[in-house]
Amino acid sequence: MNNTTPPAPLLSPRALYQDVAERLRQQIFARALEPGSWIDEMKLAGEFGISRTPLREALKVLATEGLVTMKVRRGAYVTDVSRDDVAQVYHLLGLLESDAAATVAARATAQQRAELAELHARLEKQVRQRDAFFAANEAFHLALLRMAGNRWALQTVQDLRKVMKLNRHHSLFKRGRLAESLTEHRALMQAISAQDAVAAAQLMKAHFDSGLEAAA
Amino acid sequence: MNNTTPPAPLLSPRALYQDVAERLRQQIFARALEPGSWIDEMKLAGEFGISRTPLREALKVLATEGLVTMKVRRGAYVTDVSRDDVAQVYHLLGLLESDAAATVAARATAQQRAELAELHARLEKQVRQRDAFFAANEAFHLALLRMAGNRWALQTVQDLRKVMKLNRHHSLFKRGRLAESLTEHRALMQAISAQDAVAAAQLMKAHFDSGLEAAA
DNA sequence: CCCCATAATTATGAATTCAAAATTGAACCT
DNA sequence: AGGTTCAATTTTGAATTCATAATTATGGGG
Repeated sequence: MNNTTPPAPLLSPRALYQDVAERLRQQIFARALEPGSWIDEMKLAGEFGISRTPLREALKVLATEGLVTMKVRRGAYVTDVSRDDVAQVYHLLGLLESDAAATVAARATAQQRAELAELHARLEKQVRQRDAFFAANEAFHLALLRMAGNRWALQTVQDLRKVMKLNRHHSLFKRGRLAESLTEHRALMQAISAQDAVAAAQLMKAHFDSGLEAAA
Repeated sequence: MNNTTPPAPLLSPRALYQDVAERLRQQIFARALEPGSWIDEMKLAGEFGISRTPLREALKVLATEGLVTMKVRRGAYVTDVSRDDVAQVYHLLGLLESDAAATVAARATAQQRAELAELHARLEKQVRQRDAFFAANEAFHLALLRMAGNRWALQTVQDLRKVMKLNRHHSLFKRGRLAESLTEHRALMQAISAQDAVAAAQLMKAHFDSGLEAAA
């Protein structure tokens, strides 16, 4: 359409500031904006073809999410996630997702278990392609969270996963970690199939612990 | 310049939009803005003595926190928290805070334990005054979270507690719940003093379960 | 040559202005 | 009376403008 983005469908489903926030997240995850670096409002507004107003609204949203840090009278900076932060976020995700795994193992319907199995199968198929695996992995984890039925937990996990993407040393980027991750997923799927809530929680926790170890 | 508020300390430590966000939260918690109701930007900007720009930034921050819901082309609404939401948030808080309690029981320094004891003592003193008790209770819980040393967990808990304040049927408002809560806190303090992580986690979890029961 | 003071430039924060969508209200018709 | 169309008003969303703080550049002293 054009070289940047299509002029945004005039029947805008979501607000401009949300679109801008999403574009900013993508740029941050893709490292087009580096952690620690200053965000040039005027330059970005120019690139996006918008005024500073909606851009600044988006920046404040990202600041609330923790992706960006606002400094008074000196603008916005991409948050630099420390090694410690990574460990803390892994711990939190392990806590939240293992709880969700227990709930799903205990209460999921047959149809939901089938959906999970389907998502897991997709994961198995995409061991070869890192990006596809990454996406399938995220889809699996978010589906599980959704099935657990706690929308606040889902929201929290989504926010934390965004922060994780800031981390350059993502565990799935490590050699051999991908296959290992798959093995852990298999065990988890078995526990869920067996409706063993305790095992499911334990395996999910272990999954994040070994993910952290790989990332560290 | 403005006829309503004092000209605001010129050595503003935090940005205006954050001040405005905080004032909005207070108004929401105090029910000056009712759940479900439309937020009149022009009226509020007038009351606050500011333009719509920082107000709209603040509203988008609150929307990200979940206190406010933005509807495209029809403005901002105070979020209506359902009974289900309350249960979900209590569950999450129980999960996060019991984990923190375990960590603190296991790893807190003598000085930190003393600080907790001090905060607990303040709680004991203020059984009579509901608002003071409420504040002391929050101070205790947040101190515990801070001691656990996970800043992402702390941030998450703070956000969730904000949402809880939207709930008109807060458990501490129930007759007898205040004394009951105190008893539970005492048991928790003992477990922490004894450095019994498992008991601390269990008691904290129970504390939230009975809080939810009182709220429901 | 470096350091400080000060002027010029740049960027932020916030108010104001403007365009377009949504709502309200009035007039009209059946 | 009730409903329908269309104009007037209100309100949102976003661009623009403006004031001031921060940064950079400049120009002397020491």
